[in-house]
Amino acid sequence: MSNKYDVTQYDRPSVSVDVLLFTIEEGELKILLIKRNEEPFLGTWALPGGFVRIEESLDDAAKRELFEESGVKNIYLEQLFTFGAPKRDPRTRVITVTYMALAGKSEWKLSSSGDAQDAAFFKVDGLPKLAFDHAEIVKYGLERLRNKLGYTNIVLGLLPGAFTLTELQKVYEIILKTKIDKRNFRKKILSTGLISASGKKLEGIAHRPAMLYTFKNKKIVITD
Amino acid sequence: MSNKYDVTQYDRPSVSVDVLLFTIEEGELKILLIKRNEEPFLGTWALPGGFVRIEESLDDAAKRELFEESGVKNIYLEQLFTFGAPKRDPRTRVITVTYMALAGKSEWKLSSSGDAQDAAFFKVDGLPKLAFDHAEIVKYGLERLRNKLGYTNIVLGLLPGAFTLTELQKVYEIILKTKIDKRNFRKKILSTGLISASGKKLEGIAHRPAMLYTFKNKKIVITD
DNA sequence: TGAATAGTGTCTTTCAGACAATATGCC
DNA sequence: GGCATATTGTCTGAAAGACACTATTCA
Repeated sequence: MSNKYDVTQYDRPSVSVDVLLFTIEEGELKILLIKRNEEPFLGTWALPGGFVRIEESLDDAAKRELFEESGVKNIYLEQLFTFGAPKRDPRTRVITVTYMALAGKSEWKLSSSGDAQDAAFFKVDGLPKLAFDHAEIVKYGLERLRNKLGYTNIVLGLLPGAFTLTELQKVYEIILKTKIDKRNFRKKILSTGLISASGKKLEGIAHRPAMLYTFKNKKIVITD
Repeated sequence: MSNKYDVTQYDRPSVSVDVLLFTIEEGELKILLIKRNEEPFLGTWALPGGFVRIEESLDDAAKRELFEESGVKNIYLEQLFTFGAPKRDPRTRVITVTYMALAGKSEWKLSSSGDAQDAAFFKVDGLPKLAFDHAEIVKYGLERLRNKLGYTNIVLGLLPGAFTLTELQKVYEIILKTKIDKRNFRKKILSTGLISASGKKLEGIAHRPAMLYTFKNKKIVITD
């Protein structure tokens, strides 16, 4: 802290949180967007978010905003980066702390919010024009997600409790936008020891049923 | 952004930046600390930092504070993480955006600041008690530095323009706290293509002089 | 020629990546 | 049996890690 600074002397910026909620739906990586119903950027799609209250932590603010706007609770949440260019919000100085959240398919149902606001999931490829610097935030978050896929078990945030190896592989392929060799993928993923066979198999399908696996660790292990 | 929020309605937090300036001196990894000369934590060592001005970007604030408190300019600077626990500052709500900076030995001279404040470099092992949550910030930054050493050329921020392979290896050993095999290290570092022999050698030493190397890329390449 | 540090090569193991045939369950 | 997907192993090349001797400069 600088020495001669009087906390009350200067204008203070506003601080917001914005959340990138990733999910996989219809074989696509998608994020949640909210259509703004006020200025600035009225009618433009934006990341869910809002101002940090004076008595709540940043993580709590992100959780609260996410819940208010999507009904999602208790999901993986990770701070990404803080964006603070002076003119990023035309109203006033707003510094935003961004977060990445991951949701499995069943964990959200939209319109649980009291507001009748528009909210929808969009494929990360082909997003509409976004408000503020949110496009930059999405780009940053995507990169982080792709990187973390390689050295963490972060993918568990996007999967149900039990899943087949083919489903797991598809998630990797969708996020990384690559084809992966099935044998090499299985060899590698099983050698990490992060998942284990549940002994149960898929049922009610017209072909050979796949083994269901679960993550040994129910929590995402942070190594970054 | 939430819909019904009036920007002026709630109290705003203060936003500060705190900077972790790493350097290597006397074979040790050290960071810059400033002794606080005001409350709270009067007389306690703390990271250099201060409040973000309403018209400056976060990066600019970090650069400014670093320069004011250490005289260091034009060095590598990277945003780390934003800490915002409600009670982390006993005065008022202060959210701090933290940065990591790297300086080679010759890039700083202390006491360039007008203030006659105490400032000194401390070994990262065996730091004094730190103000606020700065110990946590140091821990986080150290981890980031160690991780980045493995997959970036970040180490160039800590070295002079020309250096021997032994010096380079020592920096890795100091930061990672491990012994590295000399042959394997050279093989690996040369195979990355990041450095090249300058053709010059050390002079004025009483034994075989070492080749001096330089980084091909003068900028630290960010891949994270 | 002795002291001090620089510089160099081989072998082994591990991991990533290319590649195709067989197994199972249901209709 | 036919269909649809699940499951499995080998080979090759690259990189990591263990390991020890020779080379150069100056005093």
